[in-house]
Amino acid sequence: MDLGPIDLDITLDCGQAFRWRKSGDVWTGVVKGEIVRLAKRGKAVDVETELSSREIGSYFRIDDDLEDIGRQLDRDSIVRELRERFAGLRLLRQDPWECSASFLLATNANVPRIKKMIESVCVRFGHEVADGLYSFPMPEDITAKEDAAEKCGLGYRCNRFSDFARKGSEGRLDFESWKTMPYEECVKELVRFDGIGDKVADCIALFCLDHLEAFPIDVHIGRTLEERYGVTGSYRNVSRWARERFGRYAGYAQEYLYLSARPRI
DNA sequence: AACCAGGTCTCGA
DNA sequence: TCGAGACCTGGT
Repeated sequence: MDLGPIDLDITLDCGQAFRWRKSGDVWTGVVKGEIVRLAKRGKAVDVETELSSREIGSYFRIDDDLEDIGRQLDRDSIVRELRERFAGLRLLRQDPWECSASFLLATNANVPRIKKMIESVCVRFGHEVADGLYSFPMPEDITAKEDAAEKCGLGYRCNRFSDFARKGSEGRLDFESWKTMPYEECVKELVRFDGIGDKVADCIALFCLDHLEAFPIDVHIGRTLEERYGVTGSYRNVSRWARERFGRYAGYAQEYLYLSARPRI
């Protein structure tokens, strides 16, 4: 399948999605409850899945105008350089429920631990779609097992996670409307939930709600912006600065900067 | 063994 | 609106 220019290693292991695993040269993941196996074959990608090519295309955002994105990002010389260094990075359009619940857990913990917490949740609440491979549970799967979340090693995130799942099962997570409304309003809605602050709201807006101007600022990005651009201040001020500097695709710029700033794993 | 991690919450100024 | 402290737990 032709997904356009894409580097699977960078795209699937850059911190936007936590559940893709590589074995040999094959990436395996679960999308919409279905197994997806990917391998690079020349310029194309070998895709093995029950999902339609339309669904796969949506997940990999093949509808994005990469030329326009490149033009916008290259106005900044630092990002232009990173775009060459990390050529083939693509943002994903993830499932809103899985993405938001995952980033709810991704607070004040390093990536290995975040992956472990999410995996634990999948094993305990999800469905085994293949040997040892589990789907991310739906809200109902989580609310159905009272107190089971306490055994997932989530720490103080446990109650937030359970509450968020309950909201989901009650149909009170209106992702479609958050996609439609402007970025600022979307974030304003998201931060009302316990456990979702400025940064997590931006991650959700960017990685699953199509708000490409969202610019999540974690500790690494914060340091990078200070070192390379001399920018400091409150989250909202720095965030505004970033959106003005990098434009309507600021989220892509953020991901390049994150790749260069994160500790080597 | 400390320090830190893709932060958020609460509270006081 | 902003900054300071506390905070589960595990990785390095």
